[in-house]
Amino acid sequence: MNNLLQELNSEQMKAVKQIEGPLLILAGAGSGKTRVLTNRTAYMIGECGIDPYNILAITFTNKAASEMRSRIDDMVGYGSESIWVSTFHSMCVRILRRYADHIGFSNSFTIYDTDDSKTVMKDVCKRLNIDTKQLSERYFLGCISSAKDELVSVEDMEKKAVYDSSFELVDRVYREYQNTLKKSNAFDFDDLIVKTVELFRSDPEVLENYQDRFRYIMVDEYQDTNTAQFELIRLLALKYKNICVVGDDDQSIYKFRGANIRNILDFEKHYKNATVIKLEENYRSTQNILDAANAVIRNNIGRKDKSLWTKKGRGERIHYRQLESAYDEADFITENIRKKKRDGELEYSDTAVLYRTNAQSRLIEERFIMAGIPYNVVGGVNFYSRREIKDILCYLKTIDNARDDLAVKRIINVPKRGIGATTISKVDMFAIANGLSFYEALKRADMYLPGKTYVKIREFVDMIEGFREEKDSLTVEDMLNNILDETEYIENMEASDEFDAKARVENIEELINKAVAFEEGNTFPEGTEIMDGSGDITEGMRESRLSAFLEEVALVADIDSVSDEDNRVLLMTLHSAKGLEFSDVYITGLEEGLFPGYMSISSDDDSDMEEERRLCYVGITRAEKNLVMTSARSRMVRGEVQYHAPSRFISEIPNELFDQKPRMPRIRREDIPSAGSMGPDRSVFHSKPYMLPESSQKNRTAVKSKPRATGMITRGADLVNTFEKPDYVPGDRVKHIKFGDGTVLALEKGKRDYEVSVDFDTYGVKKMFANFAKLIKL
DNA sequence: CGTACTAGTCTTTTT
DNA sequence: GACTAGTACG
Repeated sequence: MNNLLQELNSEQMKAVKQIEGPLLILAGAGSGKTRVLTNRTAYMIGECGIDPYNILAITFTNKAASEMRSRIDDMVGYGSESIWVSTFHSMCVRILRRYADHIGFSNSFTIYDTDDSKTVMKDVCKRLNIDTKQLSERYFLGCISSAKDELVSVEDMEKKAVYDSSFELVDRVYREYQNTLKKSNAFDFDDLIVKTVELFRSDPEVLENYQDRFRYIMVDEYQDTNTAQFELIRLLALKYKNICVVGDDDQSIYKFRGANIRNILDFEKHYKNATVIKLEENYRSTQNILDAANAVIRNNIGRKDKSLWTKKGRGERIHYRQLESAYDEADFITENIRKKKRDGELEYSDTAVLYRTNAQSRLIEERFIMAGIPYNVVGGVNFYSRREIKDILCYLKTIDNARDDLAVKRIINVPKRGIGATTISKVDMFAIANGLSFYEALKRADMYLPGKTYVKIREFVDMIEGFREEKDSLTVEDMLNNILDETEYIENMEASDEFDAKARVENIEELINKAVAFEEGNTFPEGTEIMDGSGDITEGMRESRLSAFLEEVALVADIDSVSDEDNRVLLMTLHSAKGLEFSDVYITGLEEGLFPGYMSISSDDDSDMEEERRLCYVGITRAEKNLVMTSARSRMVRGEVQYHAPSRFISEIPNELFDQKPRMPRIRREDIPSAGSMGPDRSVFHSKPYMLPESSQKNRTAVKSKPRATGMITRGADLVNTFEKPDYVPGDRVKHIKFGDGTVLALEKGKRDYEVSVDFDTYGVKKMFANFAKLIKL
């Protein structure tokens, strides 16, 4: 215990020992805030005699929670398992599972993800006869989500509509949307927070129960809290005022989802007698990197003044290169990483490539595959939002909560049972007319549907009822297998000979693996359980394993599944990178219009640009030793070529921090380190930037040439017959981005493109268009 | 009722 | 360019 304290600087020490009353820790990037939080927890228990049972620590992601959980476990030992370490969302789920009936819901509610919300909204708009061409579902969902972030209820919205009629329609939609959710016994993501606040406000007894339990509260990433979360914390801390928040206003990057930076800036106003401690010593980065970060963030006004410093030396200078195109940018990064790995300077896992938008990952991935660099992409399409996964999960949801209309409707004809749209709308009408749920209406199908259809529905209902009888005696794994057996889901999918049926089957297998892992308690990569079920808080809840599984699945974030065990380069958005650190960091696409994004440039609200700048600050401060920033003159955005000037953030960094003066008109190939290190067959990389595609395409690989042809110079006339013969012939070994290695069987000229048949080692024979397949000759 | 093709949208970022 | 929803047709 004591020697742990000795590793802290004086400010950190102060923060650790300040236990009673409100405390704001302004923790700059890399200033050791997790160390402070864990030490503080240990200090509370070991030195102050505080019962671990009375401590609550809240984070935003499961990953952050499980990291904190395991570090606290290591340090505290006995009793640490009764500390609540949790995300906002899972904390609220836990509370609602116990008390949702106090606010008119059933405790077995389901959680709707964004897709589900969209489906509901579509329904709502239809019912209210709203022309979604004029005002999209997205628009309404956005309005409702921000209303919830701000704790604006349907009733509040109605009051606003009295003064401003533009709220009228939104209010009607909002009301209908909430009613639909309630009928389905479902909460959307925002509701989890809002409804918990509602519960606390309406039921003082419940609130006090939790206030007494959580006498000591810590909140991480406080700058990202929205008004609803602020209120939730305020209520919980109201009685004892032992509230410690940690954050950095400079790292507030979630305004778009309602984060209110004023929560941290005004902490001292909200909590009288608050102690404020600034942590400015950085233990992560070199001084050059910190100077760059400080120089950028200095351009924001209205921030808490602070400046990062380190005892480390200046370190390496920052690299900035402007490349001709996004392809060159990807090449440049690939070569840099390859060279470093080859020279033994670092492992792949020491490196991260960051970008503003998810779409930017694709080019880099292609180059990484060609170069054989192992990588992982964080984000993009969520595993749980894949069609086959959602299908199967909806079976589980239906079994778990028959009131979840959405889930029932999704699976009633999957796999095909001959129950079509007409039948579904009849059932719907019957349900509405009689105030029943969709599933209940199905059960009474004999009353209003013709015999033939009724039989089909009867079979479906019987199957679900059968599953439901077993639900408490079976593991989630067995239940999944039963569902797959009975519905012949996999057989049906394979029969449909869909392009990627095999990959989908594998996804289902992966889901079963996750279910098994869940049963074993190894829910997250580190093998830690986020929320232990100890203490009286969960008692009496009697949540089934099925519910628990569905709940966990609903609340996972992309970043949660990132493990540092694999030696891979990580590709992710700047947003996802927050909280992580890497020896080498590449920030790509530093272009006006991309980063900062077009929206923030054209916005008349200055704070939009400030948010982009904070995002840049977050990116820079991820780097420990080596920071490489790149931009491209031209890049394909949404199918068209765009030309961008280098980002203003580059010019905000003083020249002397760079290894080369930026803003040079163009970078020549020869200037790029290690371009010459490539093997002879890689001559493709040496193409001159200005060579016309027509003359240089001949020896390119498919991957390279296709995007070039459309990307670089596209004039009307060139569009005719632009497709070229691939550089591989039958018998050649090739690589595909998704299917891996395979052997070319046949190549034939179609009318729009060459068609190629490939026998993939793991996926079997596939026929595809050559230009689309982007096969790489091995 | 199911399938195949077309048109439109998307791209800022996510629990 | 990629995916999705909607429509027309069998």
